[in-house]
Amino acid sequence: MSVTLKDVAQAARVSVSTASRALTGTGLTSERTQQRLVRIARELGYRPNPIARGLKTGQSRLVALLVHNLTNASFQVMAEVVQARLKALGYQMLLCIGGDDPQAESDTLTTLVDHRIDGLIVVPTGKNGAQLETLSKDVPIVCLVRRDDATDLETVLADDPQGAYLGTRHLIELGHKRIGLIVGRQDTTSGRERLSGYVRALREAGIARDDALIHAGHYVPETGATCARKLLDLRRPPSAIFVANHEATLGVLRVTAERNIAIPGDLSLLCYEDMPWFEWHRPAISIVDNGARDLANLAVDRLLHRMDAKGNSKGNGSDGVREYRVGARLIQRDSCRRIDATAPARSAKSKPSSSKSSAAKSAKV
Amino acid sequence: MSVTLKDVAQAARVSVSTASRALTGTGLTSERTQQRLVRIARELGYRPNPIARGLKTGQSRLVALLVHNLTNASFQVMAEVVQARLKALGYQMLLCIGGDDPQAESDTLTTLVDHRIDGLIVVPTGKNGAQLETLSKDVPIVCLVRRDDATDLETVLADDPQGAYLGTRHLIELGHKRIGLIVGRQDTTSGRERLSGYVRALREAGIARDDALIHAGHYVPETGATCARKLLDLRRPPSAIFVANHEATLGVLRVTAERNIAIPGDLSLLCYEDMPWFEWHRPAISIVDNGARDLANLAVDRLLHRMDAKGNSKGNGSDGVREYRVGARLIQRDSCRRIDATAPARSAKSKPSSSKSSAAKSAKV
DNA sequence: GCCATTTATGCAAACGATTGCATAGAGCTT
DNA sequence: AAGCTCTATGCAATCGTTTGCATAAATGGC
Repeated sequence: MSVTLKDVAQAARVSVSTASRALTGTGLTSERTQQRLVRIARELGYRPNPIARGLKTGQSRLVALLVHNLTNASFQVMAEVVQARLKALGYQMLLCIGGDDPQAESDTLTTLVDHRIDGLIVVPTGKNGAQLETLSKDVPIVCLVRRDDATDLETVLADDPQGAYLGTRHLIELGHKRIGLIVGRQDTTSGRERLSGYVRALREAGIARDDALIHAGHYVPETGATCARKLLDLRRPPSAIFVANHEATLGVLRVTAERNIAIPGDLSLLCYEDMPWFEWHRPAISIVDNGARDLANLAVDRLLHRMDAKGNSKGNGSDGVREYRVGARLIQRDSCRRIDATAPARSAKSKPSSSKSSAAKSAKV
Repeated sequence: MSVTLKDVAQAARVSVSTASRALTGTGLTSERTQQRLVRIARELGYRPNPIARGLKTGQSRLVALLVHNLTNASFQVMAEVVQARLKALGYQMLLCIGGDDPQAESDTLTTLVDHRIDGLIVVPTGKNGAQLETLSKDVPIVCLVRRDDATDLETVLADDPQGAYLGTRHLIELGHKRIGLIVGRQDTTSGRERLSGYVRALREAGIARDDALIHAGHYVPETGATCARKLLDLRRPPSAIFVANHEATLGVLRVTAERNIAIPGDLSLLCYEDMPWFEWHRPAISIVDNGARDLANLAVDRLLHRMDAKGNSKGNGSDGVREYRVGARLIQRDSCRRIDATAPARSAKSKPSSSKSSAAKSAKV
């Protein structure tokens, strides 16, 4: 069907091996035949067959990205970044969707390795550590966004403690003392880490932690709605809510709309992770950007490094670092407002906050 | 490294060919050796090498999906659907992102064919018709969402004329007579078709078309905002706006928020295509669902059909149909309201509408 | 100008599967 | 029991590359 190396060799009246060497650039070929072959190959429209090549070399020029879904905005940009980077290097991306399901993840991993992928970037479910560990002997693997504690695979993570800290501190600096937190389940790393950042910021500002203000749940809109209701129903509701996940934000927004709570007038809202419509929303929603682009780029860097190392068989490409943290940053839009320490908003009974009046200190930062 | 067919054959003390036949099920093998080999293969953890198999059979068990981006919600669900369907059939999906760029599309197509993909579902840019046409001789191709007029490839399309008609009629039935339309560029099929559905619904209801109410532009938020402003600045602004694209909806919502226009109190809003947050938004946004799921499923069906036909070499799998239309449907939520024909909303000078008073007729439908 | 060295080429064996063809038995018929 | 068919197996070629090894050609040193 298509033109093969043999055809090119015949046309040039050389052997297939010479043709191969000339076109791949490897090995010894005279300048002249080299150029002649390149020309002839071009004229004939020769395109190497990656399958045949792969059979011999054990490589496929395929790199897989395994994420949980595509509805998550972070995964979308990661997929786009990874695809773009890989494509520029002549790799094709195999995008797989695992749905955060260990069984699906396991199956997919098997298939991918069958296909002799050259590398893998995976957002692990955390339940297939052993398998990942085994596979990593055959193919370079980098974990993304989540760590699989059962492995010591190289992992690129968002700096969730810092992100949550940054966001919380921002709210504190705006004068908020009662800050509601809607966070992920505490059996996930990100859930725990975001809580810890929040707690640290409070502690630094000398604000006592109030567990009534902290709610955890799955990263879905329903959680956001439920937790928001609980927070707003408090005898002394928070003046700001930090939603540590973008899906949950949907639920929070619905509740505030239902109850006619003005943002940021009655309530400041800060959100973790960006969504494309956040800046179009009125008010535009301030966020802590988890740096999805940077995460993806770094993961690709690390993967390429390992793939390279493997190719040259200089070790496994580990540079001794197991965990990379990508910094989060605050993007201020219009959903958080400075509040006057003396006039708490919407609180039924406005007895003085229990915090140690660190408002002045933090406000001037 | 991994266990090959040869290993299995040796362990079972048969030839490689027997092993192959037993495991693939093809050809003649005695019941006993067949089962024995299956057992041994399982024990040894044998997994066929798709690359080696592909070299011989010319197949790869890879099917590519080429879309413009992943930020578009429709493409997201399509990608998820295609992935899920293919996976169940033992195929891996190669997801490629072309960015609606002809050059990128062309490059990607070449690479994909090099990789001997077994099938391709593509949202064409419309600029690489010749290439697609050529490729379709080697590999089954189905176009999705957009038609490439330079080809006669089988194409699965949304029924945009019907969808736009449905949406417009819904608004008319609610009593609206001045319905603004924000639609895609008129040099795209979808832009033209959505306009035509709108026009037909008006005509049927005996409402005169008013070009001041019709605005076209790119499918981006900015367009939505600009067009919304133009519409709302009219001397007699529309009582409803039909936004024929979800990206543009962002812009419209921003403008209505800025101007403090209540939805659906002051203005009814109907949108084309769904986004995950539409139902969480307050008011929940009514939409015309373009049927992304159905589109993707049908595209997969057709592709499989063609792949099957090719495998059995019974023609090219064309069933004579070149174009499939997937019906749109209306999903009513809370952003459209019935208006009283006698009291036009927010219009400065409320002279009677120019329509031939078909309100009664359409309202009772 | 001859031998040693380098450089360029070709031959043929891989890679791991599939598959047409040949053949060795098993089972039947007569 | 001979002849026949039919089934189960093995042999070997093949898919399109890459690559180790052998060899031919070219170069250089003396």
